[in-house]
Formats: sequence, C-alpha cells, structure tokens
Amino acid sequence: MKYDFRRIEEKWQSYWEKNDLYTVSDSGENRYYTLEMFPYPSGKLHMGHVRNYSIGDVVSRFKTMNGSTVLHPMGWDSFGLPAENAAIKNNTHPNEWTWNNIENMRSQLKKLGISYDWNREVASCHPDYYKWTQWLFLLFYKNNLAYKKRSQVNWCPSCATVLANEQVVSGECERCGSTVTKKELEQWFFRITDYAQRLLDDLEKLGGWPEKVKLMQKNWIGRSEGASVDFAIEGLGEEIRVFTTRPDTLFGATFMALAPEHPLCRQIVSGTAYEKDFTQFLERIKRMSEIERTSTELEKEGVFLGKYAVNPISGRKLPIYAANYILLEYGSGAIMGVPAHDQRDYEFAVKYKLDIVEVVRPEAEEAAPEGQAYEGPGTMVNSGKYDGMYYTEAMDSIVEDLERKGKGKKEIKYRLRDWLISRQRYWGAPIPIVYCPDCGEVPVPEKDLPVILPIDIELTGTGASPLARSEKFVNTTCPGCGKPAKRETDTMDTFVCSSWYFLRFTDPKNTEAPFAKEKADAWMPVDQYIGGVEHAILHLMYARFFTKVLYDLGLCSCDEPFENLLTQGMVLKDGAKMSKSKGNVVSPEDIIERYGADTARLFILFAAPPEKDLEWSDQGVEGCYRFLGRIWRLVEENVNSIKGVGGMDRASLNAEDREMLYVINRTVKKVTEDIQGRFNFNTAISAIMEMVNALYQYREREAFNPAVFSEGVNKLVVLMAPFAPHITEELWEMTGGEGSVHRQKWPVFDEEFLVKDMTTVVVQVNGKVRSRIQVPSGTDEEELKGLALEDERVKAYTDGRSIRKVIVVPDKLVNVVLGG
RNA sequence: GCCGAAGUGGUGGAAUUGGCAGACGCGCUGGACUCAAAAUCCAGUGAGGCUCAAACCUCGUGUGGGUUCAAGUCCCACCUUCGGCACCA
Repeated sequence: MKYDFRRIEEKWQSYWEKNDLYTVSDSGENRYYTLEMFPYPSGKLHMGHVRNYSIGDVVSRFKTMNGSTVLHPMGWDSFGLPAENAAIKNNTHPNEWTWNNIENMRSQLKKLGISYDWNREVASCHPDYYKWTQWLFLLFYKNNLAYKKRSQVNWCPSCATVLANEQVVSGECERCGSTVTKKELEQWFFRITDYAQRLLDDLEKLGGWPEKVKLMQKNWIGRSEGASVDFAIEGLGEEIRVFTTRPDTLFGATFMALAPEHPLCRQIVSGTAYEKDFTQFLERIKRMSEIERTSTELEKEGVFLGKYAVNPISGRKLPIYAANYILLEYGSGAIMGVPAHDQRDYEFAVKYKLDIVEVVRPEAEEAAPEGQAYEGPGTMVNSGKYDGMYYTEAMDSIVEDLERKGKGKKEIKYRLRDWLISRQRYWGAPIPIVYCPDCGEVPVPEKDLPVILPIDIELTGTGASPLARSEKFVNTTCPGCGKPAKRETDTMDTFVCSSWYFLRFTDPKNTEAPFAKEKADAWMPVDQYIGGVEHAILHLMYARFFTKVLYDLGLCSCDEPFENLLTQGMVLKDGAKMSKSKGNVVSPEDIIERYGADTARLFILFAAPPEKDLEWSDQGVEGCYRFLGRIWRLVEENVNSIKGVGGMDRASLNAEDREMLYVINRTVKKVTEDIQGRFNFNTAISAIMEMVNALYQYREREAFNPAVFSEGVNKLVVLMAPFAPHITEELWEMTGGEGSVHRQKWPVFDEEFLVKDMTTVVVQVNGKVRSRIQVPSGTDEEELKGLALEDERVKAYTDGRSIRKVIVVPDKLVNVVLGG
C-alpha cells in the first residue's frame, strides 16, 4: 500500500473534529498557553503563516504529550484598511470580503492539521468582540488614559487617514508607501507615555524574550536623562524652556533655537521687523515633507527672531533663532545651542557666525577634534566657578544651582509619544463617544454597547470617513440629556483590537465582560508567543501597555502578557522575500495538494532553525516527502514483525540489539531536548532521520530482534507525531496503537541503554588527530594516558622526542604535547 | 552616524560547556533492480598531495593578528551582508 497522503490527511482531520481532540477545558492540570499571532484575513495563507503555525503546533502537541493542558486558539485580526481597499477595487463590501476570507483561511488552516481549539475562535470585526474593544476604550477613557487633543499628526494623503508614529516608516506610510505629511487635527490618543518607564523597566522581567526585541523596544522608548532649564527672554515677560542631556555645557551656550512651529516664535516676532522673514521661513518649512524635514542631510537653517535670552547662571545674552533642525514634538521644542559640544549646533553656528565656546576639555589635549564639536567627557573650562570639575560633577552641581534659583530641574524625557488611535476610516471599531451641543463629549453608556458599525454605507475611497456621511449612524441622541447629538465617526486603530485578543481567548464567549478574571488568571500569561519580528515594536509594545493598564485596574493578575517570545524568520525564495511583484511566491495550497500537509510542515521545520530566515527549496520539499515515504515503508512493510510482539527480554540482547537501543534512546533524548530547550526542530528532525537510517540497517540483519525493532518503530511514530500529525496517526493505528497518537505520553529515554560499554577516544599529538582507541567507558585518566602513549600510531610521532605533557579528557580525548 | 545580528563544502544547514569541522537533507557521481523509465535500494562525495589501491600527509569555518595543549566557538583590529533607529537636544 502506497503512502496516500490525501486519504490519510482527510481521514484524520475529520476524526479529530468528530472526537473534539483539541478542545481544551479551563480546569485541566498543568495549564500551558501557546499562541501564534492571529492573522489578518487577507484571503490566502502564505508560507510565513505556515511556518508560524507549524512551530506553534509542534510546541502545543509536544506540551500536550508531556502532560500539559494546552490552550491553543486561533482567530482573526479582521478590521483594517485592506478590506476597504479590496472592497472598492472588487466592488464588494468589506464585511462580505472579510468573512469570505475568514472562511477560506479557516479551511486552509484545517488542511494544515494544526491543533486549534476552534470553539474559541474570535474575529475582531465581529460585534461580540468589538463590543469589548469599545468597552475597553471607555475603561481607558474613564481612567484618563484616553483623551482627545488637537495636534500635528501624521497624515497619509493616499489612505486619507492619520497614522501612529509607529506606522510611519522613514517618512512614508507603512501600508501604501505614500509620503506622509503633517496635518493639525483633533485626534484620540492613549496615554502610553504614562507607562514609558514601566514598559522600559519591565523589559528586564522578560527573560524569555530575544535580546534583540527588547533592545528595539528600549530604543523606541528612548529614555534620556537630563535637565530642563528656563531662559528669560529680554523685553518679553516670557521664558524659553529647553531640555538638555548636557547641563554641564550651560556656559557653552551661545544661542537659543526654537522649533519654527513653537508658539513662542510668533510671540517674539509679533509686530516687529523680523516677523516677515520668520513667516516666510515657517511657510517654507511647513511645505516640506516629513522625510525632507527630518533628513540628516538637510542643511541646518534658521532665522534670527530679533530678541535675546539670558543664561540663568552666567548671565550671557543669547540670540534667539527659529531653526529647522529643532523638532516641536521632542523635549520642549527648544534648545540651548552649544556649538563646541554638539555637532548640529556647531554646524548651525558656523553658518550664522555665532560664537563657539569650549567648556569641556578632553583629558588628553590632542583628543580635541578639529572642525567639529567635541561630545565626549572632560574637565570644565570657561565655566566660572565650575572650572576644573569633571563634567559629570559639573552636571550635578549646575542642576542643583538651577534648582535653587528655580530656573531648572532634573528631568527625564522619552522618545515614545502617546499612541494616536483614531482613524478616519470605515472598517474599524467605532469610538464610542457622542457629541452633544449641551453636554459636550459624552461616553456611550455600557448598556448601549456595542456601537454597531453600519453595514449599509457607501464606499467611495475618497474624502472624509464613510461613517461621517452616514446620516443614520451620525445622528443619535445624547445619553446624558436625550437631545439630538452626533456620534464620533472615527474608528480605532486595528492595533487596539489586537492588544487584548490573547485575553479574550481565555474566555471567548463571555457576554458580561471582555473576559472573566478567573479565566484570564488561569491561563495568562501566554507561555509561548510566536510571530514575526516585524511586530517587535508596534503590537508587542501596545499589548504590553494594555496588559499593564488592565493589571492596574484589577482586571487581570499579570502585568506582562507574554512570558516567552519566539520571533520567527522570514520565508525567502531565491534570497528574497516572497512577493507577487517578484513572482517568487510559493503557495501553501499547491504544496499541500502535491505533497500533503505533513510534508509541507516537515520541510518548513527542517530547512532552518525557526528564528532564522528560511530559503525555500522545491528539492528540499521532495526530500522531506521522500523521508515520510521512507518511514511509511519501514512500518508498512514490517507491520507483521511489529504488531503483537511482546516486551523485550533484556537478558537476551546481543551487542547489535544494544547498539540499536542506544540509537533509539539517544534519539528520544535529543529530540526531547531540541524541542523543549531550544526549539531547534531542524536538528530534532535530522536526529529522527538518523534513527530511521539505523532502523533500516538493523532490519537488514538476519538475526534482528522483532521486539527491539518494534520498540524503535513505536518510538519513531510517537516522536514524529508533533511534526507530521496525520501520517503518524495512520501508522499508529496500523501498528495496533490504542486511540490517537496525539494522546500518547511523550517517550522517556532509558538511561541503561545510553551507557555504552566501549567508547572511542581520540588521540591527538600536538593538537592533531593521529589515532583513535577503543576503551571501556569510564576508563580513568592515568590508564587512558598509558593506552594512548602505547598506541602504535602515536609512537611513530613520539619516538625519540620528549613528551612535555599529556592532556586527558575522559571518554573523549587525549592530547600528547611534545617538547622542543 | 548610532545600536544589533550574521558570514562554515556545489547547496540548506550541524557542531548545545573551548575538545574528532562539515551531522542530517538537497545536488552530483557510480552501482543494483528494469526491455526502458519512474520509484526504490546500496556506495561515494571539502580542497590539494601521494598511491594500482588503501594507509597516510598538507590545507581548510569572511580577512589579519592574539590567547590556549587544543579555537567555527574566547580576545583585538578590519571587511562584507542583513535588520532596527536616525537632526530625539
């Protein structure tokens, strides 16, 4: 009988479904939560999905077989722009398009044979889900963590929506690549900056996260320690507040620079001869795109505003400029210019012929650079009473003096900004707020949730949000006074929906709350989270933020959502990411059709360790298919010598039987360690391949022991089960196994067979391998040394030469070091 | 510019704590089976030298140095590729 993967895979998939094999109960022992990042339902699985879910499935099945009760759910991150774009393009409705895609992808996932508990499926675009996304918004709102403000925001002209900072990639829209511009709008924000320090500190708790991801988050949060300093403006009752990380260089400040959009600029020039120049400058800056504006290449430029500020300690008068390299959003949008010790200020000072005053002198005279700023450590000069202090000492001292005068204080700034969550798009969770002419901004009462996203709308793809044009949606009554009012028409960023889905999976059908605390506490945190590294900042930071807020408000008992994180590499073809435009896409459907899901999974796990990029190889797939065929034949052709064979009689085992048992047990050990300790599925699979080769050889022997062979085949089928779940079910049944192979206990190795009687010890002379000797295991150092020196091959080298020393590593190696 | 990761045969990759470099797979070569092919099975396969053959010898993990009895692995300098951040004061 041939290996008929189609028949086998269909048979067992329906068996699993009929027998609820993967339905998990909340009350199980040793709870373990495996989670793969839920997909956007684009319509078709790609190889990245296959890789992600195959990894998660091995972990889940392995944990289950090791006695854990495993929660392994799947759902859909199903709000978002592509649905709208596709709907306009194909003249369908986002709702219809999305649900069709979900249908398709679910059936593809089932064909892959992943062990999901489908009873827990959620979709973020379903009212039963987004009701609670809205509920959480209101929770944030009530706790002053959601607020609306007018601000300069990133605007994508093509998507006609605002973007979060995190969604702007080098000045371009993450989604469509259009140049992002700035726009001043009223927008909703989440106060993630309140959590900046905790998000940073708690990275240390995440021992199971890759260092790389933690570092990326750390850089993104961007904590800088420094001081704020207030400079009085001469002839104007105002002060300029600056932020600096180098308060020690206060005496080196020779000018002030403000962001052109800084409100003080207008105030300073208002009604003066400088107003015209400034206005022209500001207009020019505003016309520039985000990329141009923030490019390091851009020449530093500014205009003098006609007034001076006063250094609060030295009393020096500093001309005030508006400068293009100062960002309104960072710090206080203003700086003190210290040309001698900041490269940017230096360039600006050279251009406008401003003074350059050295205040920090490097230890070694020659270390002071020519024609650029010195940003390193040193001793204070030209700084009055601070002269001679080491710069760190001067920092403390100057800040103390500023504090005493009420002109400054220690301060910590973060690069992280508040999270802009409103979008002027249709296909998202409506923000549950009503605007009443009398009561103002009113949250929708909990009992009125969800605010249903209307399905009967018109999508044109241009202009304002489609919701804004839906009279039926917009016009409502005020929950407070009952008079006519208007709904908020912005929807939430889809990252809001995906910031809590892992909690919903613990209690997916709850109609009273987003999730019950006991249920969340029973499963959370996620023991193993798996997904692409592209979410290292956005999703993972937002999910951490949400979890911390929910923890603070008593909704759950964990304050970090993901205990262990595995970031998988990309699937490449010909060295490049698979993409339609490159025409190098390999479709999972085709591979499953030709070789079966087991082969597809096996290849993708075998070709590379999970965190590295994986090069797709059609021939590699063939190889894995051949390997499954080899296992199939090994079992099928010998089924009679496997079935009904009694237990092993240990007393009657010969050396060859023991060698076979050594391989079997070594394989069990290695596969176990490779899966649980390091997720190195590639080496686990290669160890199984070696065992299969050994079993074939053992079977060829005339006097093979059926009990030993049967033992080997039995272990083989169980070890392969997490990788190739269908074929192993069939083989398990064929060899007379009871129940599902996936309900079997994970094998344990027998220490007895791992101890070999004889060991090969390598003998080196001066570090080069010259011989090998067979010795009883555990031979002591002295004896090994003697045996090595007596060896004929070794003697040929040592003859007539003095032996300086002999290094002995028992059971492994002897190195004879010759003198002279 | 700053931060980080990686570089091993023809190829994907092994080598887990400094201890036999190249496991396993792919490809290739030869053989068996076959009328033939496919499939399958068996053997070989880092480079070079020596040899009828085997044994054996030399070189070899991006480059150059170093530490060590012993280095793909540790240290220093550099090159290349990839990823993240980027006028963040």
